[in-house]
Amino acid sequence: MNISIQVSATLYHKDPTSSEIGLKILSEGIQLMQDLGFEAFTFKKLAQNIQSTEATIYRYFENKHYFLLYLINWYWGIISYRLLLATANVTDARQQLTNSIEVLTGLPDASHPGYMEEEMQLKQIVIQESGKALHTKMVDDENQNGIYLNYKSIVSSVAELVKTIDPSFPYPEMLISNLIENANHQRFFSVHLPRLTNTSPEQDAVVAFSHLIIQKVLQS
Amino acid sequence: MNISIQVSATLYHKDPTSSEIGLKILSEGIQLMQDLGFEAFTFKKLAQNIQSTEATIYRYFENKHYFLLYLINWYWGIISYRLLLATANVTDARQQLTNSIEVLTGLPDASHPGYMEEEMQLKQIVIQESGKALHTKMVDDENQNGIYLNYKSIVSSVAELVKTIDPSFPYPEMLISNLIENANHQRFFSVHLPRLTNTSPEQDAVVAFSHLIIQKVLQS
DNA sequence: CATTTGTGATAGTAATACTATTATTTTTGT
DNA sequence: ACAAAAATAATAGTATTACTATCACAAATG
Repeated sequence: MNISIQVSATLYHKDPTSSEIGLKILSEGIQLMQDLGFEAFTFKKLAQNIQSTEATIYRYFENKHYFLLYLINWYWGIISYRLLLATANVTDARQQLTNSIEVLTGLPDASHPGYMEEEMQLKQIVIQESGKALHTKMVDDENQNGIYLNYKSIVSSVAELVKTIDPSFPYPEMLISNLIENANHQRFFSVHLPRLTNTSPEQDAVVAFSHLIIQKVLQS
Repeated sequence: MNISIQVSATLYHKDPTSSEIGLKILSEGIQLMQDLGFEAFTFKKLAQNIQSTEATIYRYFENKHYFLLYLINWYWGIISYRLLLATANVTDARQQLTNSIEVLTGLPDASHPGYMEEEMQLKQIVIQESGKALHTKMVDDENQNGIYLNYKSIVSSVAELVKTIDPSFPYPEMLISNLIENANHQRFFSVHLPRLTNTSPEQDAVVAFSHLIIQKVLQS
């Protein structure tokens, strides 16, 4: 039984989950994006990997930029779902926030509720490439097309928890978007520029840092 | 009287500050990078803008990726210098940290000491494009070549202040690199995705947020 | 004044990011 | 089971990009 994750339909021409070859584009595409990185990734190479042609892939995705946006959107869709599970049946707002921070800043783990196969790889792609997806001259158009709704609604709903806990705190959205972005940054630093951080792949400190900030900054 | 800002020599073939045309490459290049964004920026277009040829620009810079790295490095060189000025003759570590946070997360202003013409434009480029410079398959090589030394030494020296003020705080580097990155992110959000933040171009809250975090998190 | 060095002009190449065409296969509705 | 519609594979082609190479000329340098 599969849970379907919402990905904005403006991101594709033809739904890749609706066909065999579409699913192959996704699974091989994730792999190739990770292996090559966004700049070296091409539809031609992907087509060779799935024994198909460029033209076929272009029928699903407008270009590789949209393909990346699709993957990132998918990731945030998974996180949305996991947030839902992590806060359901929890009445205390503090506890809801704690659980949410765990989901947003922690590492994927097959044991947690709502885990999906692709989450690990997608997270790697988000860490490595999401800056390139966002920081484009097209952001404003894409935002208008609702492409960042998944992400914005995550920030918005967790910020609501912050407001409930401490209505006097003046920067709820900033706090949450910061913690989310920071988690990804620090994980990147930990691998490539370890002197910029105090976390490491062996001993993860990102979640602890995030909890600490929340705890110190919010009064309740 | 000009203060010379250090930019790592591994970033260029020929020092662009050593000739008329090199300086034109820099000044017009900054402008064009801002106008077009990294992906649409090409050496051909830049060559046309300065009435020269691609070949000439390639004699200064290996490619546009290195050109961007050069600009970012230049920016951090300016910030390094401003940090120096902002902490000189200040004896109290707390005050030094406060001043440093101001420099790192505040907006360029012609009135502050050490201000340079290019700072404003360079900061815009850092906000928009620095993710693309860093999140590359070449980070590790570039790091080995000392390309991030400016940035790393900034984080390191400000983190030292944190350690002086609160030796028990376990994440000094993470705290500082977070505040630096966050400032740029939030400024990007404020323009393009305002619902993710609580700052706006009209009413800047980034510095206040940063001070708040420092104040709440460090014990002294 | 001779030599090195930098520049401009021009040409050329491989790869990328697509678009277009057509024949063939697969799916679908009846 | 069969006709019609849709999806795919194969192939070709185009504009742009990111370079590299060559060479003649000008400027700076020692």
